[in-house]
Amino acid sequence: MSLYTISQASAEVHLTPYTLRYYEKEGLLPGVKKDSAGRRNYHEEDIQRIGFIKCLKGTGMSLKQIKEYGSLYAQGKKKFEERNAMLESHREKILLEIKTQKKYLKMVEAKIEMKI
Amino acid sequence: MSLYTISQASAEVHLTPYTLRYYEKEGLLPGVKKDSAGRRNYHEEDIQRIGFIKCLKGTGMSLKQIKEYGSLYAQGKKKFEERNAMLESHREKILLEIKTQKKYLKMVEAKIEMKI
DNA sequence: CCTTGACTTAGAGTTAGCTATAACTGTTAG
DNA sequence: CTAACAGTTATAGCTAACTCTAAGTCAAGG
Repeated sequence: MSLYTISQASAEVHLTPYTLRYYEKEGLLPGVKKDSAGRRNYHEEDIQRIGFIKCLKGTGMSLKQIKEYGSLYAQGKKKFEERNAMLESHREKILLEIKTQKKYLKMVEAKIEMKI
Repeated sequence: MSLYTISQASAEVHLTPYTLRYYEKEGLLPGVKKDSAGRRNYHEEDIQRIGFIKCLKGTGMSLKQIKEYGSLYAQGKKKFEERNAMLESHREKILLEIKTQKKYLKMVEAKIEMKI
């Protein structure tokens, strides 16, 4: 069961130790274990979770919403519907965003093509 | 030659009057004309320009860089190369971003499909 | 034993990008 | 004429998401 120190986890997920502590303080990473000296030990599942946080954040979800999602997740299957609805609506948001990005891409390309 | 008051321009481009003034103060919208009473008159070309600013901003360019781009634009064809290089590299950034968004989309969809 | 270095905490500081307030001015409808 | 309205400026305040500092702890190497 591989464990990571904060700096190893940091390297793994490409977030600074500052950010990892911040996420934890904000309640996005509940249940990170600590050793006898009080130092964080990130487990494989913490790393996975951070990966999904990055995915949600990278697609424009706020930390506040991500925290909400995590809290629904923690409440197990009784909150499954609510949690899934959140993901479904986020999915729509991503699709829309990709569409917008493509539109903007065309605008930039048109400007490049103008050559003036 | 249609003119827009700040609130008309605001409605047209979906940005608040606060934001329009802010952009101007930050140097993103040089040369906005004013009437005899000192009120802004947005011309069609200002509206166009705001449209492109929204495109650049919407694809992750900072206001600072957008300002830089505008300043190169203002210097005419002698800065054409530099300006176009900026757009080309921004184009790459957008392409990468779309790719990332698609990857994240798959992650979210996988999570939805898991149904747990 | 002592230093080094990676960690801990609480809390302050930073940045980007707005967003709002206060005090004021010019235009227009009644 | 005057009240309401839409605009003006300068400046302050706000939020999100970090990012850093200070002061301290602990384990390991020389």
